[in-house]
Amino acid sequence: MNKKDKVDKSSEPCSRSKCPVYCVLELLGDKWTLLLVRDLLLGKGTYTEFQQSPEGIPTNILAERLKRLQIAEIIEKLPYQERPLRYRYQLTEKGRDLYPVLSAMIDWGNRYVEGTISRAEIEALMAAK
Amino acid sequence: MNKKDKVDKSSEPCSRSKCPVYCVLELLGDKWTLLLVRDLLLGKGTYTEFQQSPEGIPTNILAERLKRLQIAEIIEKLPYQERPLRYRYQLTEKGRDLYPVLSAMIDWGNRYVEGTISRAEIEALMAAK
DNA sequence: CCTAGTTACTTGCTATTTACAAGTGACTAA
DNA sequence: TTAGTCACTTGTAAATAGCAAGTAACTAGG
Repeated sequence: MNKKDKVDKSSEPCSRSKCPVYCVLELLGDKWTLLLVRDLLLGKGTYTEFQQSPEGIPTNILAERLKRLQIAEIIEKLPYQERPLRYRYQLTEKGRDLYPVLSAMIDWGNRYVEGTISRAEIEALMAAK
Repeated sequence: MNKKDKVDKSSEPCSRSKCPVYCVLELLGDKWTLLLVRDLLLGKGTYTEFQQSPEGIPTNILAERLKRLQIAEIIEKLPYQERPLRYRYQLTEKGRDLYPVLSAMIDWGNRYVEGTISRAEIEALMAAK
């Protein structure tokens, strides 16, 4: 049996159960994806801006995650200038609707992980952009 | 420089930033960890029960995640019978406080991932146990 | 006492993914 | 013509995931 014929059920989204938690984790359950959503909510949008976030995402992973998020229609890539032509990524409505997930993480993190910067500070950053 | 002397900053929790989103993702940002929290919220608690969830977590990963969650004090292991002595895992307050994160994922999943089972059905399961 | 069954893991091995460094191609401004 | 920036891509080693099989502790039944 060659690779082409092989159908790996487990690589299809939501193949293992119809639980929304599982389906969301299949799509977003890793260390970097929701961090990009965070950056986008904070007003970042270019490849370089994502790269410069303090956590230091590896660039190959950044590129791959941006592709996945576009395919999932959580972000879209739009030109924002010509000469030179440049694009920026931005959240779709589907992407912006992830805010409650991030918000719940912020609350939990602030309560249980000592030293994390507060929701108030984060919201100030969001308002600033 | 041998292994013992090497201090890998990136393996220390929250080493890269003090953003609560990042710190939470370092702890829980993978495909399986929050799924275990879901099972615990649904009233499951033994190793076998976790194994039997429809997503089919590999047993070595299950054992490792249970250890990590205990170390993070998100769950605790308590005896629930003698002869034979058996333990069950349960959420601490810190663990139960993850519910809003899961809840936000359920809402997003129900809205954007077609075919996912509804919040109402999940809450019925939670009430049942 | 012996055997079979249950529970909760552990081990071995392969495959996939991650992380980091370095390189590339398109473009532009000097 | 050259140097610089931006947005990636590639190579490779290390870490992690996934799967199957094995093991240890116990116990109930014959």
